[in-house]
Formats: sequence, structure tokens, C-alpha cells
Amino acid sequence: MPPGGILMRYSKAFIHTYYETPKEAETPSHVFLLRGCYIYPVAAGVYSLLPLGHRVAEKIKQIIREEMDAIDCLEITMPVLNPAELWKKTKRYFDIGPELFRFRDRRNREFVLAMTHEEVVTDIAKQFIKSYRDLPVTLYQIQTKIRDEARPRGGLLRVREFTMKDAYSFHPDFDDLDRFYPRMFNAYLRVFARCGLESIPIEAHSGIMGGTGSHEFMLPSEYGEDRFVTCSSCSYRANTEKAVGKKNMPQDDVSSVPPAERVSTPGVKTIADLKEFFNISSERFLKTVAYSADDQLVLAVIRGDFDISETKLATYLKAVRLELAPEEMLEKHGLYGGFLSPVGLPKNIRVVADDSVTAEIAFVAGGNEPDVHFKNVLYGRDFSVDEITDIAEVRDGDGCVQCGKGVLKIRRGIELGHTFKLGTKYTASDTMDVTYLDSGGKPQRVVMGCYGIGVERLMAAVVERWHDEAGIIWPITVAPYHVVIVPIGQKPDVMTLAEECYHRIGGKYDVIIDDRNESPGVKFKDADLLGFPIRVVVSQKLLQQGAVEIKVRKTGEVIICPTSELVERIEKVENQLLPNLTGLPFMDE
RNA sequence: CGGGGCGUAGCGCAGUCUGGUGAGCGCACCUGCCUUGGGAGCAGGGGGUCGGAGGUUCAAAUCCUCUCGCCCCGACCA
Repeated sequence: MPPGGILMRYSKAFIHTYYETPKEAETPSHVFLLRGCYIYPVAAGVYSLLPLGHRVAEKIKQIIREEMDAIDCLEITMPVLNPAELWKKTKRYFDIGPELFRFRDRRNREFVLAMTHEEVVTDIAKQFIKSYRDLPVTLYQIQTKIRDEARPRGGLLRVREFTMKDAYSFHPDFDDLDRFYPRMFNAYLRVFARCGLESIPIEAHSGIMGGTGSHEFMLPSEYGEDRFVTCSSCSYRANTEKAVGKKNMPQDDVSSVPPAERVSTPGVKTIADLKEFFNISSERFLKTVAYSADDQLVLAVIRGDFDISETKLATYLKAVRLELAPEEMLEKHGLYGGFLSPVGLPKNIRVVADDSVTAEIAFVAGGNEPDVHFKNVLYGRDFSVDEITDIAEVRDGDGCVQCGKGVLKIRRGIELGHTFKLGTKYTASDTMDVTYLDSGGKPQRVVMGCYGIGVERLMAAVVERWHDEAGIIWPITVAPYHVVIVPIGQKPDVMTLAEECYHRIGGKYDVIIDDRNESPGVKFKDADLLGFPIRVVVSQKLLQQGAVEIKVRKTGEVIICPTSELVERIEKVENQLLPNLTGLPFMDE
């Protein structure tokens, strides 16, 4: 705890709590942050942070700063307003959809509002990093990010304007990045732990960021919008966008399967229809879906008991845009929706199959003409596919590929942070082209990593993790005030003692004194709602015993403490409330 | 972008179906008195273009059309 806290009077603190839940709010963090006057909505997915919310955000930022500085990162500030030119260089101007705000200035020049800062920071690196002596270096900022999200939700959980800590590391080579990455990874674990959260690092999909490896740090929560799997017996943890499940491979006696046979199936199109029509289980069908990948037709084939992961497919195809193929595209290639199939397909059509289709069983597949299917279709005999990979959506209960014994469970979580090994995506010659001279005087390409934490989302996540029916339970490290002093009644001797306590504690802690002329119930309810970790009550009754009461919000523990020992007792409570940093799943540095 | 829900005082709501009473209730807010261990009491008071525009009607919060905003589910998503 930093020495010297601040003093605040409730009557001057701009706190206007609501007794009732605003109807727009559903998730606990949204409800309590609104009710506690921490935030105020401005537009969908756009919030003001009011004084209490601002204080919490600042405390989170300070923790982040300390951890970044501790691993030799340097803080900078980059602009939100970016020339489109820079974003065209890296092609992200074209690759990113409508979530990137684009507009023109008065001279008709194109600008964007930065959703991240790879372009700007890489431009800085290009200007100043000339020699191997300049490397490695990591720059970071805590800055506004703007994204026109399709659907903001859950209060602060997903918004369109927010504060992000984004760090960018520059390295002479991949080995150096690999050496640095665990330091950042571990710093992230410490940041979240210091904010009172036990995060679960998982293997993540790199998405449009590109790169060679990445982790997301998840807080399990039913209100989280990410899904990830955890293995019941090993350390495998991965986002469902990337997770691979072990597929069961049923087997028939292939030699006894009769030749493929044409079957008339008028109007039978879906797997559900087919199951009913043929009366066999879904794993015996081949599901074929037509996609338009950057305007090129691609057929994706998977066994009927799986679903296609469009994220995996897009990653495999390196496609920027992947959508279901429009009807006209099918017609152009002489294909029929509902009866698509890898069997008897014209050679010029690209097909990607999930490895589940190589099971040695008799399949039912589409006929590539209306109202026709084939049965007794065998992989290798009746059809084959050149491109076979994993494009299956992982399922709850799938086996673990890493250990081979465990079972994968799908969980929901809030993404607290994301670390990427970017590689040379932004330094390559066809993008920003950033090189340096090595000790032999030879030009080498700079290798990058990038690392983000959403500050407001982290604040909301803390509330999701730490609340009860009455309100927020701030971890002491991020609480807007550590201690609230509640005098009961307005009697002069009570007020005098309360003021005395206020000034004594205030030398070390952030303290707020509830100086309102309100009934005790009102003050207690507000203190609980607002979530101050330590409450000190001063009353006539206690005063006569020469005591005050300390109540711990988190545990409910009540300590009647001699007035003279107040500071010592609070220090003791504080020590119990400080987060524990041992036992985190650190990566070897 | 698809599906659903909601817009009446700062917050929560009733009134809308079936048009017509002076737009109401609770909380919050202001003034005074009083009170103080879990959302006190009494008295007085301020606050509304009923989301907006158009239409129907003698008459619209209420019926019709359009529109804007917000929330939830999904798609999408560093």
C-alpha cells in the first residue's frame, strides 16, 4: 500500500446511489456499477467513469504500470486519430470490417480512429530502431481505443470506447521474442492477481492480428462471451476457436460395404431430415457447406456429428472474409444447396475436409443434383479430398488430444487480456518494412510481440468476481477508498471521534467519512453497495466503552477495537486482504 | 445484421388493449421540525414537450405510419 492516503467526505464525493436496479442492466457488474454511481451511460457501449469509477480505473492502471515497468517496458502515448495511409500500409484498412471508424477531415484526407496501435508504434520503431543495440525494447501506453462493435453488452464488459493498456515488444529475432514472452505472460498473471482475480491462461486464436502464438487470460464467468475448454486431467486449456478435440473414429468392415447407391431424397436437405429419412445416426452423414472465402467458392466437408468451425476454416484458408456462399455462386458452379457433396464433384472446385471424414464407415452423402443422395459412400473408394485438416468445432465432452485421457469441458469466461507473438506481420517488407543492422552489419527484420489489457473490462470483471446480493466487494488493491468511516447520529462527541479516526487513518489509507445526516441503515446499505473493504463505525454506545467497530466487507468479520488500537487493527485486516501472488501458473522465464 | 423486449419526472413503474376525470404512484431531490445500529417519521414543495415526426379524430400517452434510442439472445469480434 503506498504511504499517505487521501481523505474524502461522502457529502462532497459525488456519490448518488440508486436503490433500484436500472432496467437496462442485467449482469451484476453492470447493475452495481450503475447503482453505485461508478459509471454513467452516454450511448450504447459508451460510458463516463464517475469519480468512484475513475478512482478504481486509476488504481488498476497503476498496478498495470508497476508490472510493466518492472519488466522494463517504457510508457508512451500515441494518438487515437490516425491517418488512413498508415493503416493501408499494413492492409488492415482493407482487412478490418466496419468496426474500424473511418472518416475524412476538412481537407478530405482519410482518417481512422485507432482500435489498436500496431501501425503507429511500428512506424516509431521503423524511425528509431536502426541497430541491434536498440533491441530489444518494449513500448506501452494506457490509451483510449475505439471500435464500432456490432453489439456492445454487459455494461463495461464490451464497449465501443475504452481504455487499453497495449504493449509492443521489438526483438532482433524469434528466439529473443520467445525469451521475453514469458516475462510478459507472468506480468499479466501478476496484474490480474493483484486486482484480486485468478485468471486462467489459455491458448488462443490469433485472429486478424496474425502471429505465431497467443494466450488469452480468462476469468471464468457465466456472463463471459468467450468459450474455452479445459482438460479434466492435464493442463490443456484453449479457446474454442482453436481447441482441438479427440474425434471418435467409428469403423465398418469396409470390404463388405456394397457399392455406392443413388437414393431419391426429395426435399431432404438437413442432417436432421436425413437422420429421419435414413434412420441412421448423424456420424454416418457427410455434411458439406459452401463458403465464399474472399469471393472464392470453397466447399467444406465434415462428418455429420460435428459442426464446422468457421474460425478454424478461415484460419486454414487464410481468408479475410468468410461467409456462406450466396445462391448465385452455387448456381454458377452448377451446385445445389442441400445436396452438396464431395462425391462426383467437378475437379475445379476447392474442397477442404475435416479429418473426421476419413473414418472407415459407409457414409450417406449428397448427390450434387436436386433430391438425390448416395449411400454406402466410402472415403478413398468413392471420394477423396486433397486438403484434410481439423475444422471441427470442439464439443463439450470431447477427448483431450494433449494427454489422451482427459475429457474437455467447455466453459464461458471474460477475456481479461491477450498476449501475441506477432512475428513479422507488421515489420515485413510488404507492410511497414522494419529492419535493423546486426553486429555483422547485415540487415535483419525486427520481430514483434503485442499485449493488451482492457482497463474498464478488468474493472467490470472484478465486480463480476467480487460481489454479493448487497453490492460490490472490492479487493483492497483496487477499492476507490480502503476505509469508510460511519458515524451514527450527529452527537458532537461521536462526530469528534469520527473525525479523529478519519484523520488518523487518512495518513496511510484512502478514507471516506460518511458525514451525511442519514440514518444508520442508509449508510450501511450504501457502504455495502459501494463495496469499501473496511468499515469503521463510531457510535455513542461504542464510544462509552472507548471502542469503535471494524467490519470487513469480504468476510463479514466484526472487530470491536479499542479506539487507541484502530490503526494497528486496520493494518492487520489489510494484511489479510492483500492478494496472494504465490502459486500462479507462471511460465518458465 | 437476424430474432425478441422496452421508451410516461433523476430511478422504478401504473395508465395504452377499450381515445374523453386536472398525467398519476413509490423512491430520489428541496424547505422545516424531529430522529439515529441495517434503505426512519411528520408537514410543505419543485420537477413531464408521455422518445421524435407525420396522420386519423371534435378530442391522442392511448389508434395508424414512419423514425430514433436503449436492453437481451444469436451472428460478428484483439
